[in-house]
Amino acid sequence: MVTLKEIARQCGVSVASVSKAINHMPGVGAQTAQRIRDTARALGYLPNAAAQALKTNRSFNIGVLLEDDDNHGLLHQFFVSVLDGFRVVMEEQGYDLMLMNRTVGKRTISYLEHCRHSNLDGVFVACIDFSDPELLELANANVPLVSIDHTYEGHHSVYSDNVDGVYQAVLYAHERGHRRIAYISGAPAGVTSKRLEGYHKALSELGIAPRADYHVYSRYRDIHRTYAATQQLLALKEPPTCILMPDDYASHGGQLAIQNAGLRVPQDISIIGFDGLEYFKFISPRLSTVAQNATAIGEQAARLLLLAIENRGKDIPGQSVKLPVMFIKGETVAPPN
Amino acid sequence: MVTLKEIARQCGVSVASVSKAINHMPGVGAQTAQRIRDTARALGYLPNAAAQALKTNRSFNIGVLLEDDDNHGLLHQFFVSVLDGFRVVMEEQGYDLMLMNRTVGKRTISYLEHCRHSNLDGVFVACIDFSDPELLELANANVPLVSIDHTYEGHHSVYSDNVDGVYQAVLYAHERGHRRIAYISGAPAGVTSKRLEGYHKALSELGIAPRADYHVYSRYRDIHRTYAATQQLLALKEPPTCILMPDDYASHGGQLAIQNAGLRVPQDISIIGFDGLEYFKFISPRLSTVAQNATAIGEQAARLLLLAIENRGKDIPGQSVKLPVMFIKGETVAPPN
DNA sequence: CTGGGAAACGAAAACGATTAATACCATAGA
DNA sequence: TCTATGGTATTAATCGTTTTCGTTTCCCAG
Repeated sequence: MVTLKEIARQCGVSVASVSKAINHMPGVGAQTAQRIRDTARALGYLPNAAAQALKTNRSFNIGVLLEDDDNHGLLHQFFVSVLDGFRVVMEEQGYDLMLMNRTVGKRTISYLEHCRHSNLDGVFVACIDFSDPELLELANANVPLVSIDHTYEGHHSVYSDNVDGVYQAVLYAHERGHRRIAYISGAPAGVTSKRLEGYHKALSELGIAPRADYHVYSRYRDIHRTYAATQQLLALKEPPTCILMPDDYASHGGQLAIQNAGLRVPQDISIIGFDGLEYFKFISPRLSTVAQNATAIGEQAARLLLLAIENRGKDIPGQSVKLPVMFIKGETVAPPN
Repeated sequence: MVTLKEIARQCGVSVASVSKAINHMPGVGAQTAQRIRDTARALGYLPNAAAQALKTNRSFNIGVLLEDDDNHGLLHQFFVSVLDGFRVVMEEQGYDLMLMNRTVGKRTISYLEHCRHSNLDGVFVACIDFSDPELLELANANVPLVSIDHTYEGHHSVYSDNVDGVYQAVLYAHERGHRRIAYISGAPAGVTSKRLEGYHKALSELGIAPRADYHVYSRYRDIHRTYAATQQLLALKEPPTCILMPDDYASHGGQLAIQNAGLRVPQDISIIGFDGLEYFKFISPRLSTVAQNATAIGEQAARLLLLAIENRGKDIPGQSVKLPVMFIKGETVAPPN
């Protein structure tokens, strides 16, 4: 392994000068610096990340917390897309992404411990139970952090405009003639309240009285629960003609329930998703849905995290960025019969 | 930050003893060791990963190379599932996963350089252009490495039984009455030859003469090219009655082409995918496909990589593990009309 | 020619851990 | 009583960088 010492030897200068030359720091003559850099390049010198991290307390590593209840955050397509956007920006700035776990040397540790252990420069939090005490601990430590769909006091965060998303969806359903519009929401946490707000806002503007029996809970990305919730709605004396699903993926459960009830989408029941997952563009009927700009969310999160890292220590107020959504008409909303 | 030195001070022993006690090494008395470990725990001591890595040349970090041509490996569902299986096993052993990129400190570097820079203990290679010179360079260095769907000389690898997968698919199509069975394969590299082998093996056993015009190339996961390839097949004077698609995702393109030709799946044309992506279970008609056991592949890869890390330096021959696939009947194969 | 100051360079101390070599000190055997 | 033995503990070197601070060199003004 080529080290500073080796370069120093070959150039007949001190290790200190080599370090300065390579990092373009003042304190070393221009031509000497050039000579040093040339031989460094010639020898294929690469700084040792561990040594640098040890000395500078900067690892250029970002921790990624991407888990859901089933510990399968990687399989959640929306968040993987977000992560991909995040990754691109971070990589441009020379950061590496680390999938955080809770095992270090075969012992289970907390997220915060992992952070300290690995000298992480920052943490990206998405698709997780935000009220996890370990996460709160992490957020209360002074680790630069950015989160999606949730704000931690004093940290940056990125959201889609959830209110507007559901609002637009309801408006569209109404425009197509629907009056009995139900909402199967995700668990009562995180973005759910915002989405519900959009739902009620639209109903109220349209002069439709909200019905308690038209709002039932499922879970995000939960096909089984959404299946059951849809059944419940269909069993009502006066069933809805249009159902807003928790998200695109969960809507598979809804569609299944509708099919199994002998009904068709959208002729008998209209449905609307949320997320705008790519593959839904290719299955027919194309899902009407509220598309989030996953890539943009990830990129924005990255920029915010870079900012937080930059200003580490200084007491910068956390900012929350809201990104627009786009309603996609699709083919699963038809006039009620 | 609490360090060994701090613990040593509090216990009135030397740093060396603390290190030994914490790592359960001989050379320190049982009761002293216990006392040291107790105060370490009390102080919330965590070893500094950078210092350890610097001293021991072991980072407990694994590099993950998950990219396709579009630099979007994370979005490839099959490989993300593989990665998830891989991750679970690795985490159990206390390893962290790092998404490898080619930017370090704003300068672009090669995979191998990144490896050295970050002291990676091993590398996981999947979903990538295996002939990339940088990858070859990496494989020729003595970095422990495991790959999916491709074998690098001297390294471990994991495959699905690709021959058998396509073989079974063709057999099933034949059993349902098909005789004109076409194959749209992925690019002529990697697993493609094995899959083609299965295709030809089945045809030959069934006494069906292979037709050159029934085998066309597309790309894996490429909806557009698969759309075009399907069109090409449908335009034949004697079009096939059943088409094997490069993979599940690409099959969307095939379905679209079939629809746009005014035909129906499976009444007019039968199709079969490859991969067994989860979400296809929920769209109707349910895709007939060859399911790979993604999780098992990832787990197996992890075990092999651990083995390679264990035996680093020793000249262990690379082993290649083949995992069984399962044909899923689905609903997209019907008797030809 | 000298004194002063800036620029170039080097020595050395960290960062936090691991580990070989060594010192210490009982106890046991001769 | 002296020496070997074995277990505990410490000393010190080291991993590869960064960074402070002191020293040297050199140039130019006085």
